[in-house]
Amino acid sequence: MDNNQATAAFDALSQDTRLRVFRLLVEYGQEGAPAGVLSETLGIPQNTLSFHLSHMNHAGLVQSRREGRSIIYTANFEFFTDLIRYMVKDCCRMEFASIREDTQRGCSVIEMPTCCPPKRKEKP
Amino acid sequence: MDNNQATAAFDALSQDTRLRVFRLLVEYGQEGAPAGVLSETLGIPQNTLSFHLSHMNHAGLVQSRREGRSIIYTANFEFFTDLIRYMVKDCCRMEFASIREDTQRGCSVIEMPTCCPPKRKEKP
DNA sequence: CCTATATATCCATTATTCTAGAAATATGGA
DNA sequence: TCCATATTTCTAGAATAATGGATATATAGG
Repeated sequence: MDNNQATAAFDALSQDTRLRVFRLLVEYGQEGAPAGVLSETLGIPQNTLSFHLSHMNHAGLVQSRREGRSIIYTANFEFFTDLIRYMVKDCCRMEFASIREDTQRGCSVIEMPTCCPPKRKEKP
Repeated sequence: MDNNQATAAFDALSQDTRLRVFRLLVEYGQEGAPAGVLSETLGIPQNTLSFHLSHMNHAGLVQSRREGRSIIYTANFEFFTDLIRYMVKDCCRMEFASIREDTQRGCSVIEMPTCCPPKRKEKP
């Protein structure tokens, strides 16, 4: 994940309609949902939604496949978690969010202190 | 963190200049840096940068304080990690990113499988 | 081949965002 | 008080994004 991919990803999530679409797709999981269902569920004209879906698809946030007459959209979870990794690694500090790879368990582990963040050093 | 705060946060990170500003502020940590230093470091006119800083400040991503004639900007790490929490909790699925609070150690722990995500159920 | 359905593309309009020059505001020091 | 410095606010033009009606494309079924 480089800076350009990241800005594109943030852009894809930076608009109310698109965030709603993504969150809805998350509910549908890997099965995904056809464009028409999303359009109907969210009450957004199909061509407007198509515009946003193509925007999100281009950014990498969603994927699509044809099934008969329908185009099924799915959230790209791998991309989304890569974005989270990028945020921790490249947009934060160890004191506030650290990441390590647990190869045993095959997962990334992020830790974020919940309270008492390190205080700024006081002037003497 | 609600959806509106989230879209505002994503919006604040969705533009090249602003992402660069944020990442630069991350380097300066809690001390922060004056607007002029950011402007000079990034080679962006000070009024243009001021526009972006105010945008980011309004979204909650950065904070500012006056010190003499300078306005010192700092990354809002608490807000940023809240955004990450929101992404895991409200924009993802357990299979791909899970979060739990480790009260003993006073931190949130996020786990994200790195490989072999659960396959979509096959049609029989 | 014809029709209905599902979705994308084209297009024009409107709305929003970005940019930077010019002016205004706030502070510190002589 | 006057001046220099640091930054914001005002302003307008340019660029980009969002919206939805009309049309085009792809597919399934008769």
